[in-house]
Amino acid sequence: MKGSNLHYEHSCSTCTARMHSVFSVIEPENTKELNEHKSCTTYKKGQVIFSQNGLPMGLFCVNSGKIKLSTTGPDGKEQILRLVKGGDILGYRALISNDRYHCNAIALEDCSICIVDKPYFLKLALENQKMCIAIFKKISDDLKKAEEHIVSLSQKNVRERMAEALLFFKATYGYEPDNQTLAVQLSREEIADFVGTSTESAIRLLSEFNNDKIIELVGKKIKIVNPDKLTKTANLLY
Amino acid sequence: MKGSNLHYEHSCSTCTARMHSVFSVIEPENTKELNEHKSCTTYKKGQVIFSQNGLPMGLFCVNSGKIKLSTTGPDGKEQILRLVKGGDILGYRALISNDRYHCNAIALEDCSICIVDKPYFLKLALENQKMCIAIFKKISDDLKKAEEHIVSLSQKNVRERMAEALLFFKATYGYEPDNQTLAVQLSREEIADFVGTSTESAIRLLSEFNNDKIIELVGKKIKIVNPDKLTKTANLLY
DNA sequence: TCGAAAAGATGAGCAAAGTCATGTTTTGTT
DNA sequence: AACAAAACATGACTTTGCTCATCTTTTCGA
Repeated sequence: MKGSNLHYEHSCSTCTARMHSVFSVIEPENTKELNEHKSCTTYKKGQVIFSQNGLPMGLFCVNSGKIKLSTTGPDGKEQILRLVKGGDILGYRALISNDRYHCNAIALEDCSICIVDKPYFLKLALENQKMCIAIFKKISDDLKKAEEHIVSLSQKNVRERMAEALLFFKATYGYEPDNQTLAVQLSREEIADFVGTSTESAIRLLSEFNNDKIIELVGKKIKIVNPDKLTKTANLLY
Repeated sequence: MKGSNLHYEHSCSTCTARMHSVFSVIEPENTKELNEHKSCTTYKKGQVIFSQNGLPMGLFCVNSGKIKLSTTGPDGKEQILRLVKGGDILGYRALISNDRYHCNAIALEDCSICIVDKPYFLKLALENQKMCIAIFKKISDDLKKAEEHIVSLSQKNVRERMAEALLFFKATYGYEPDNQTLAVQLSREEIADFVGTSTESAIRLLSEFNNDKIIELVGKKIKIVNPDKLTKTANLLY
């Protein structure tokens, strides 16, 4: 285990991540109260932010960094359920439905995250209508994505799902400044855990895509060199 | 197409389905307003209640009957995403997130359904905190179920998923008075569309379970005669 | 009540993708 | 710098489950 977490100060009024989150409905001049109900922490790559069956103490609000939400299946294999980035909120499902976490949140890279305490967040969510709608939208959106994932797992072959996954990584995290390289570093195993396949198959498919000049593997990085072909390979509905 | 829908009157104050729904937070004496903002319709088995890409005009509140929410995959195969029963609400995701429907709702048997108009429902959802929490819980619960479905599709074989599906049907719709027979009639194709397999595989597995004395096939009905063995076969996590 | 259509059942063959084994490269630590 | 461990890669083999074909039974509409 890497060193202990660093607590630090960070003002909500100037927070750019907040502007892109459900908290964007709060005007900068009204962030004082929010500021008093949160604390900030940094997490190193690989660190567990919360884990399955834990009780939520507050809402995580991601400042910067990328995070995976995953769960362990009956035979010990991991399944990645959601991918999270700066501006996203984390752990809201368990909090709102007064449940325990049903997945693990693990930092994919160094992160800085604020935690808003539970009673204050619930008060905000219920009293501020704009906030309430923003959270409804967020959770609705996650449900829609999950249901699309179901259709994909149920009806597509591994090759199509892999192509779809790469497009999903692009949609979630975007490109690096070169406008081609995916701005996430996932291991082959993690990609497999998202796609729902074996690590070997994931490796094989990626090197096939590489040979087919759809992508280019540059060390650990993945460049999408032929997005059109990738989209065709994904066999999308729309 | 079967005959046109029958509109009828039904009072919210005495509605037993309402008592089990998100509207249970409204006291019977305060249901007058709700009553004025809803209308009731019956649907015959097989009828479409709403369909993919449609715009929601209101919230469906199921009085009685069973409904499947499904979507059509890229190759035309159907995927059943959720199963709905009396007391459930329907179409809330699109309504709340101001989106179009992303699945079809089809009656599995004759249904009676109330429709609460959109502005009134949104007003209720945002102004009544108990109601707001109830809806959050409902949507959180659907998200949790969807994510469990993802893990299952991704990590289990068809046999395990079939066993899990039968347990899910039991959990959702319960048994008939004999305490053994599943209280839903789904075709083999529909079961396959839920499990994420081919119709032939679904048929084969059900008759295997039948031979193994786990279930008993009585006409179209499915009796669960050995729930313990079924649970073991499902290879559940918990 | 009859006939057509849909649903259910079963077998044979095949392909997709998983497992296992082994080797190479990269990474991180002392 | 050296070593161990993790990640990546590839081949051979096996299995699961899909497709296709055929047949029987049930359902439903005219």
